[in-house]
Amino acid sequence: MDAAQINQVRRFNRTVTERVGVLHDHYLGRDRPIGEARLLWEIGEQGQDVRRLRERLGLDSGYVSRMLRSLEADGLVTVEPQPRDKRVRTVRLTDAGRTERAVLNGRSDELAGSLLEPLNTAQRTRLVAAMAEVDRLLTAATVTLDALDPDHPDARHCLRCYAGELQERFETGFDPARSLLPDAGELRSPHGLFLVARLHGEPVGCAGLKLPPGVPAEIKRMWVAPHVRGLGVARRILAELEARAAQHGHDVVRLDTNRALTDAIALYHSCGFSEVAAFNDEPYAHHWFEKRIAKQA
Amino acid sequence: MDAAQINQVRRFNRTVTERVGVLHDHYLGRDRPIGEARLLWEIGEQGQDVRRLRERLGLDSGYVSRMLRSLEADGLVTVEPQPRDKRVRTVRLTDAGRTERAVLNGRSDELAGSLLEPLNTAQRTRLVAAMAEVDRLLTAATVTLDALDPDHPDARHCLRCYAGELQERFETGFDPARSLLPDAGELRSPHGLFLVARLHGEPVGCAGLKLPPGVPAEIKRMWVAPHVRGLGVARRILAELEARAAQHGHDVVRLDTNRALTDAIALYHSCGFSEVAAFNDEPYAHHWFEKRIAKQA
DNA sequence: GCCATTACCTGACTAGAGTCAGAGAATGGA
DNA sequence: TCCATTCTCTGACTCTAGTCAGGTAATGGC
Repeated sequence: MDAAQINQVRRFNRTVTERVGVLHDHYLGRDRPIGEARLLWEIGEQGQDVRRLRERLGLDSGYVSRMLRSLEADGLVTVEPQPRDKRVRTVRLTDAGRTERAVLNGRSDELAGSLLEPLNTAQRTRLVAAMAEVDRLLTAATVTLDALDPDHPDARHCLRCYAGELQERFETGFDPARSLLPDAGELRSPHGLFLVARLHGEPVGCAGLKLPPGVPAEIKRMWVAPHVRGLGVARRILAELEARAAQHGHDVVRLDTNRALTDAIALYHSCGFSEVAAFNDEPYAHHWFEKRIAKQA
Repeated sequence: MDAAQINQVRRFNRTVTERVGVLHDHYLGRDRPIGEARLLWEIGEQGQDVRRLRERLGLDSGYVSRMLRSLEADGLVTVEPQPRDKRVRTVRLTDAGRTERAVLNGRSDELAGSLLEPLNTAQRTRLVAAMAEVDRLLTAATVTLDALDPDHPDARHCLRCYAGELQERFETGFDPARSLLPDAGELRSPHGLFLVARLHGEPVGCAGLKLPPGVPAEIKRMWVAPHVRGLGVARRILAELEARAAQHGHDVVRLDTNRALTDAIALYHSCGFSEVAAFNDEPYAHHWFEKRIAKQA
């Protein structure tokens, strides 16, 4: 990696942790420990399961429990067992909790204002644009890619979203029964694999890869959640699938797609795929692509 | 202030404190409290006075003292009284301290690397550029501007640098005795004022303003430290001086400058000053500028 | 119905970060 | 020379943040 780049990142880290980090804690934690403030924020308007909070904040279960007791004692939250599974408990904000949360939001605004305040208009615009870029790219960098079983809850979530979106976008709607969708077995070792992209632990994208011996690998059911589009997640998924296909001894990957998915088609072109004649009779496909890759095994 | 801007800044703060802040502490503090790590970093290669460390890090004197004892016990630093003023003590890194500091640096590199690692080349370039911009502008926003007495140590420091730089840049060198430099009294209330720009408590720029009744206000001895040029400090100083001149009932500010100071001349042009005929016989001046401002008092 | 597992809670800790009130030495100005 | 001030240090605190080792109730597969 480029030393000058590393250096710039380090300077950025120092400036930002000093300026933002310190202020952040100061503003937020004025009359409440930051731990609790973060918790209050993370609970959100509709409430959250305790396990989810723990996961999101990466904290010890005992620790979260204790903080919840404290918030409860202050009358800011209520904690109740879920009706379906009484082991799991759900935290909800009370009215007082909502008020407190609004106060924290106000502080957060103050802080943001204090960063912009000394700058002139042109500088503000540039700072905000640069922050948006950093935000976007750092978020992109936290997306993780894992091969999961297609029956894993996160995988199923993605597949449901995938089908839902096709139903909406295809001119003719989408009926899974009519499509050449692979069954789960085909996307599971040794016949293939299923990749799930996650951001902060939540599934935000997926793609399946069929690895039939002797013929090209095939990408199926690729999907990226609308709110993370533009972060390069699809590109990363493609690159990862190509690498895995190569590891399994394939030197060509191919895929089919529907003409309604214009953004996907543009992506395939820009990632080095070329359009080829139909290699299957998928009723929902209008375009077929393939890409030659460097075989590895 | 624009709500959309505030919002973007808040998102940035959240992403960055989570991603950078947390990691930062984790990496750095692996076998040493972050307080001490920061201290070790701030001491630097040539050593520092204790009071300076305290100032820079904004910490309680007792707290710093205790940390220094701990670093001393580990053989990483030595603390000795200054020869000139034995109340002040100077901290210096030992060889072991230097080694430890290098380790911390290495960690910092690792962290920077880990932020870039998941991204592709184009994304890395963009992230680094955006970080540089944020860094630059946040730094610019922390520069403070205060009116000080021209005899204040920070003011004197700036004036020494100012004279030194002119000596270097003017074709003919610079001899203060030959110049029409105002004496300190002229840059002190009620005859004028002296502005010092500081970054993290260190003086990084200055300018004097003469406020003679009935005639235009005059800007003298404007200087910005080389390492903060490009942050818009000079522009901020000018704006502040104009505002103060207006408050004192002036509607014109003027200044003279030497042809060697091309960057300054460009600045005056871009800030709305226009070149006028010589209004004094300053031997070192080649250009004279003035700007009409909105009178306020 | 049994038993491993899961989700949460409690109690007992540790360590880091920071504050506050003095004490003592050195300095500088009247 | 005296006295207020400056600079640093020490001791005695407080408060968060976080860890670890059980313990209890609910759940789900056999």
